[in-house]
Amino acid sequence: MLTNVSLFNFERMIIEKKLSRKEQLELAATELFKEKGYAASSMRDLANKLGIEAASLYSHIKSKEEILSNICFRMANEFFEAINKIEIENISASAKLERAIIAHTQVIIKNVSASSVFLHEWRHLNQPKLDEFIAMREDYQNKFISIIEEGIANDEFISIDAKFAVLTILSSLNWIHNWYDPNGKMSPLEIGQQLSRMSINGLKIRF
Amino acid sequence: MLTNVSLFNFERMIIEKKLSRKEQLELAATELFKEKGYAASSMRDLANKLGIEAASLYSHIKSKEEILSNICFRMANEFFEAINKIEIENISASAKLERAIIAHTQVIIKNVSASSVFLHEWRHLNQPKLDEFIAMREDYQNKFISIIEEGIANDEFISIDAKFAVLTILSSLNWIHNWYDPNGKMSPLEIGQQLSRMSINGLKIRF
DNA sequence: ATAATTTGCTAACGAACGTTAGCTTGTTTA
DNA sequence: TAAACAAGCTAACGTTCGTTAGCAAATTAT
Repeated sequence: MLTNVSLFNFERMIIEKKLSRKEQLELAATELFKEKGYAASSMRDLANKLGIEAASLYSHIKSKEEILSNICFRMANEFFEAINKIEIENISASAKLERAIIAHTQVIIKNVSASSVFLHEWRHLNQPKLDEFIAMREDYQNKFISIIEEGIANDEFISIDAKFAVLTILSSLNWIHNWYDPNGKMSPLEIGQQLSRMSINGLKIRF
Repeated sequence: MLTNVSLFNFERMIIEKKLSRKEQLELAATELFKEKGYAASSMRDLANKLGIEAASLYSHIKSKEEILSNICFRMANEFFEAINKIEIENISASAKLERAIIAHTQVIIKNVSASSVFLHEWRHLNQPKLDEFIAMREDYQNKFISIIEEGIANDEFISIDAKFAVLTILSSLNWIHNWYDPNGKMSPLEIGQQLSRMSINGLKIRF
């Protein structure tokens, strides 16, 4: 049913011609899952976005959950790569936290839809992927916790429960995908800088 | 199928005996929607939680969406009541923001499951409820924006995009439901105080 | 030129979905 | 005591769901 396929989708498909069909499929799925949520998105919705029949999707994928799983773990790896570069640098806790916040922000902004799916839809993964995902998430948070604990030990930061502080900071960062507008006033770097400024000021000891 | 009903549910039903059957139904739905998400929760799941048949639910409700709608708008009203008390007080912007943050925090902590549904599942509302909900949400945010703009005009706060600041602060608050543990170290009031301290320090001018 | 791969189709499956109709039973109200 | 209501049941409806089987055409690789 070609008439149901929007011009926008055609344009995108042409622009991103280098993408394999499977990649195009996962891109369309990412946008669909972001808009409607995973559970409310049907394979027929997805097929319609691509201008094909639902059954044809299965030439490219094994199951609906496989798509979700690919999106979630690809994003998880992106976040890890970003923080791994920072962890090894020999700088103050404040500087490390600033860079980590900016890096996290950049990953979200570069992948707005995929981040949204990553953040909200992971719970629809089945076992054992679900536990694997949760463990990665915990690892990632622990890297932030270590930075803040270092800052508290250094007297750079106020005495605070580090886990509480991390959850609070990450939750502000993880809201970006809901309001970020590529045509808005703030550039991705400015957003990261403002957020790290607010977060770190919130932690720093006041004289 | 009584064997499928957990002891926990029976206990809860006994403790909250004063609740009408419809209220019990909405309570069970709130927990279910929080755990699995609205779209992934079936009426048969819900019926099973109450130990009755799915068709029996319709003696109490008109539709699945009606349950969601009730949860969302009841919570919206709770948030409004909390902030309306603060708006009219004649205190500094910092003090107003502190009280607003603490009030918001209290509402979430007193209704952890309902807050979770309110924050994540509202998008499954149909029109015209959906637009009505979005408008209320915008109104609520605008009350926070006004407080911060007042603080910027007063030189209490740094010069910052007020909407950006509000979205950042609210997103940290709106994450509480994911980690709050009634048996944890921090009391509801302490959580509110810590969060307002972090948020307001992040906004205040540093000398 | 031929074989293999990619990409799609139609038809259909069994299961699960939200919901309705019509009925029974126990409790409360007039 | 009779009427009204609350709360549940069984049976079933039409629809949508994710997915499979088997086949056809086009493209790519050998």
